Amino acid sequence: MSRAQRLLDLIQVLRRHRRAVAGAVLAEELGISLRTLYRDIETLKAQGAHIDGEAGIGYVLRPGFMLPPLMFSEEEIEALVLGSRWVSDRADGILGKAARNVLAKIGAVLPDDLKYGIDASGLLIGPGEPIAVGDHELAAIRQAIRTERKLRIDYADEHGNATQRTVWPVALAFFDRVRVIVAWCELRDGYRHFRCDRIAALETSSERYPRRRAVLLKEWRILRGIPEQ
Amino acid sequence: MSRAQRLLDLIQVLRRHRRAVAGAVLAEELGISLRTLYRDIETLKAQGAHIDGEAGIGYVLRPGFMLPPLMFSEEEIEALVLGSRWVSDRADGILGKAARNVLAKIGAVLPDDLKYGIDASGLLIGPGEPIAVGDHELAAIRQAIRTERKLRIDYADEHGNATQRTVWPVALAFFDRVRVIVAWCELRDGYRHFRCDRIAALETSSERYPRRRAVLLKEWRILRGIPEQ
DNA sequence: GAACATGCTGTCAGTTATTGTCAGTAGTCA
DNA sequence: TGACTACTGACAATAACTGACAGCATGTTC
Repeated sequence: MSRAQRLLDLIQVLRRHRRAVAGAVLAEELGISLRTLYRDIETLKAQGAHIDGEAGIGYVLRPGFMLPPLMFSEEEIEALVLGSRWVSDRADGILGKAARNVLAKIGAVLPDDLKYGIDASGLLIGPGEPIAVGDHELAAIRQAIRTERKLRIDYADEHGNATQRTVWPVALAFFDRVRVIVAWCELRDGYRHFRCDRIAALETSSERYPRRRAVLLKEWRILRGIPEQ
Repeated sequence: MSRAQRLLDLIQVLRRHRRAVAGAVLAEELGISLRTLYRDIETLKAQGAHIDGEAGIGYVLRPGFMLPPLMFSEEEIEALVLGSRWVSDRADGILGKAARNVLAKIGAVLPDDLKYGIDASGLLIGPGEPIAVGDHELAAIRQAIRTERKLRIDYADEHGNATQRTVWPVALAFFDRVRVIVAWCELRDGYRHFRCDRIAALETSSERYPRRRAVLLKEWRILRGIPEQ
């Protein structure tokens, strides 16, 4: 196996272990010596991987993705830049910042003439209507979706009737002017949609919901007849 | 220098030469033997680089970008996926296909559990209003912007007055419901905006416009007070 | 504090991968 | 045809990688 491949494998092995892992364990799994493992970790860190090593504890990989060398066509990079700009402009501040980080990371590794090409990309996002809900809420909702946590919300429906519900957030849909949470509603015992701008209060529960999100998402898609994107 | 670094350098050297380059020239520039160059080209091709080699001619790199190994955080990947989905849904068909290619390429190199994570990403793009202009026009406009070609358009302004103009397309702005070309108008001798849905006919000229697009874009930004994205 | 677990670094010899040289085949252009 | 070029195989020289060992620093546990 090539060294490059082994480095990617190492990332994956690290990902599998949620908690800290001793270098000796990693070396064992990869079939290499401890000394070589240390050298590999060093190389990965130099390549930008977020690996934290602490004496007496082991190694932890901060959640993320390591991409091997990839080739993109001009059109694909245009799509990537345009998409990131849209997110930068229209999503919540935290996700927008992440989108700008993506552009910066890609820009940082491109030769100067191409870096300039990203800045001067001919595709722009026109200003849109302001988002009706604050940054903090959207970030909390995304976090709850990712970690499969229950949400407690104070919600007002289109007629102004206020209810308090516990829901299992499955997805966050971005429309031109509104954001909508797709969730299983414990109150109604079914899938419901909640416009973010009608949520009066929101609290993330520490309790995980009892089914896998991917399964719920698929179920909802079939119920609503929504194809995969 | 590591081999991995040299492979990226090779891509960059290939980029610099617009026309076909002989392998011997590339080997010389990189300070390696011809035989090693052939081996490097082979490796790059195996990694997905679009390098065409023809006996008697030399090597040509199809326009594109080679990214070295990169680390993205969870949030950055979410932003990337969401942005690509937006482009996939809202831009013209060709760019949309490129966006789906981006997702497929990234998905292809991720371990299975993460590939599933991309499909099941909790951020969705809600359906929007249909685009008021055909795929073909948008693709042609993007092409003209990229190659700095003049466009001849039949345009109707908001009052219905029809004019025929030659313009220098600088950028394409995506609003929620319309697409707008930013261009220097030869008829008006100034920057003008043209809604794509009001263009009755469009023809790409073979003539390049006489100034650099990046300069025009900057000039327009300053005139209109639009910050860099 | 003591015992232990772990990260981290240096050295060196053996192993593996990479490289250059040489020789040869075949396609393209004028 | 001749000049130029891509491409492949074989092999020896060279460079990089690896494992084993020794040692130190830092953190955890009792």
